[in-house]
Amino acid sequence: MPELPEVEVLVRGLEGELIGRIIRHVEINKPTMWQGQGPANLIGQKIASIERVAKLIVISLSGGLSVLIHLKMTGQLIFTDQKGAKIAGGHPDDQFLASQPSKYTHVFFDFDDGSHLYFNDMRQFGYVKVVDSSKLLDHKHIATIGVDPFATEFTAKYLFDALQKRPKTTVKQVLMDQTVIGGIGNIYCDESLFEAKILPTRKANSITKTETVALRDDIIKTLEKGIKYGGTSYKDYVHHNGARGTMQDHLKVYRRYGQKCVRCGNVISRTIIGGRGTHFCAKCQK
DNA sequence: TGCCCCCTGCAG
DNA sequence: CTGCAGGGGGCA
Repeated sequence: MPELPEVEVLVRGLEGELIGRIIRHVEINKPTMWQGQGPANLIGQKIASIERVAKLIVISLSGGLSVLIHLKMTGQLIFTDQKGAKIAGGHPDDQFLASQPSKYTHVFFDFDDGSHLYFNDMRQFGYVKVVDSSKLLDHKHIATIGVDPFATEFTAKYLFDALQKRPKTTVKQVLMDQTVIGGIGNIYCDESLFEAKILPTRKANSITKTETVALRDDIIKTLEKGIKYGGTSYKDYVHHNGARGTMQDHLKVYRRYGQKCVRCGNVISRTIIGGRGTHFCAKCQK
């Protein structure tokens, strides 16, 4: 589910809760979702930091280990102060799923003060992986990751060069390629291209320098907007406390096919690019 | 570079 | 029942 904004919001929320807590117990209900070193290595370790790398969550422990968590499509990380604690702001339908272990809770961490962190994942695409912090860069998802959209390296020139290098593919596929840019997924890709008035079906190397300048700015603006609204919560995405984001109420094209374009009134179209549903306005995107 | 797959659930 | 879903790895 989560793309950059969703992971960013989640990480910021968890940061305020997890730093300094000591892991007392780890329970794995679904061994296939746990990779790397065993859970015993985490006992007694203090949480030193938590950060986002593209769409990956990296929790670093004081003892030199890092816990990598990828939420893929339906992952959730839920923090609760106590067992049975009421979750604030959650959607009624998500209350049960988010507030306590369910059949979708595959891993949970207990901390020294009795608080907990649950990893839920309905579709089981995600994972928890424990690695040495010193070998973090060996993890393939980190080693091959492209620039972060919020990094100073993400310039119009960088984007233009990347687009030029891929004459055979579409602009959408380049934006979604995590080795080029880390963090853009299906929602924010379609939204950014709408803002930049560029059709997702365009060949990557047909995008002009002028268009690239606008596109780069619109990518950043769109991601910032997603963070501002707490991410997109269609069904599964929730914050660390179970609350839902509201970006789904502010999307202009994503999953709006058949509805009117907010910019020109034309009907929003849908097609498939790289196996992913793709939404655009055929009239005001060129 | 493109296709299939992982898995579960939901809407039409 | 079919198609689709915030991701991405493996395979020709």
